[in-house]
Amino acid sequence: MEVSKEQILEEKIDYLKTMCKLKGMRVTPQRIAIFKEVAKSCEHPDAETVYEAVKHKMPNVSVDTVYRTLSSLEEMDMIFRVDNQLPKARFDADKTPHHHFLCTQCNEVYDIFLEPGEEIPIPKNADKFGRIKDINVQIRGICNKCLEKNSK
Amino acid sequence: MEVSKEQILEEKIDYLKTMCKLKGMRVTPQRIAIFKEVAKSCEHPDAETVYEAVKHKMPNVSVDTVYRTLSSLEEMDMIFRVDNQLPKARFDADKTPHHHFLCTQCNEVYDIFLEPGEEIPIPKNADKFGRIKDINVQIRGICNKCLEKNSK
DNA sequence: TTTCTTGCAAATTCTTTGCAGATTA
DNA sequence: TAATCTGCAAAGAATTTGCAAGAAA
Repeated sequence: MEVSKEQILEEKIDYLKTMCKLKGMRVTPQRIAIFKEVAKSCEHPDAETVYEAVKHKMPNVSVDTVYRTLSSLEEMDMIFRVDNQLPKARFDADKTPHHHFLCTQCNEVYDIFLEPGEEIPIPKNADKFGRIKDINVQIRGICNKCLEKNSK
Repeated sequence: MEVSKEQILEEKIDYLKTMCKLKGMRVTPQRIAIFKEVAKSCEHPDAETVYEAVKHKMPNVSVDTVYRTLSSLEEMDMIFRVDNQLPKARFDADKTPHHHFLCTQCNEVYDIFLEPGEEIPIPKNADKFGRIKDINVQIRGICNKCLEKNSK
């Protein structure tokens, strides 16, 4: 039993509508159209690409609505950023293998050092795409400091 | 036999000098000072923080030198960005577990789907820092398209 | 001396914000 | 009706660039 891409997309949009209602957010044509663009693309589009695509169907949308909507869709976990979690670039000179915990609330970065013998394997399919330089694991979540702050 | 942090830092700076010479880049006091700041910090500083720190020792440095130097240090693999590999935010609505190959040359993003049974384990120490929401694995490298382009 | 780098200033790019009118529940 | 959302325009933040003087090889 085959399920078409259109059907899957419609299901996703239904889910979006449900989630909007659940969170007290309005279901607006802009929100649907913007989500649709991200959901049907495999290209990890940026804000401007989404804007251009949506404009075809909806010539009056504005860039700022796209930015605002992408942010709210992200907040409700309907989409996420491939990269650029942090508002500005942050640098690290520590070349020993370690990974990072990123707090999505306060943007703090914590180093995660692996225990002896522990190792993050590189996905088998990764080298299909080119020559690998390094692997970077980001764990996203809410840090203890923010959790405590929120509970008050 | 203990090795002090200062000794390690000095070794790193020696390595930087060697690398500069190797790549035909000048060893300038700004470059040393900027690298030193990133190398000695555990805070994953942003460009402005580095700038402020360097300004204490070197009141005439400019922000743009810091930006330029951070980029060149990154290019020579002396430092790296914790996040913000891509010049602008890119979005993904695919919630099935998959990871990304980021080409550091053309900024293209490729989806890496895991094979059946394959799984990226969450580092044991990760939940020390807070409540985990998701894990995001970035494989950085040069994609096939760029490799081919470069070989010509 | 030759090439690379810096500081200055200005520009660019990406993203966010204030507000009034329009839209949704 | 009451709250949210949009489009417009303008602002804001982060980062980049052109250029002439300065510094390194």
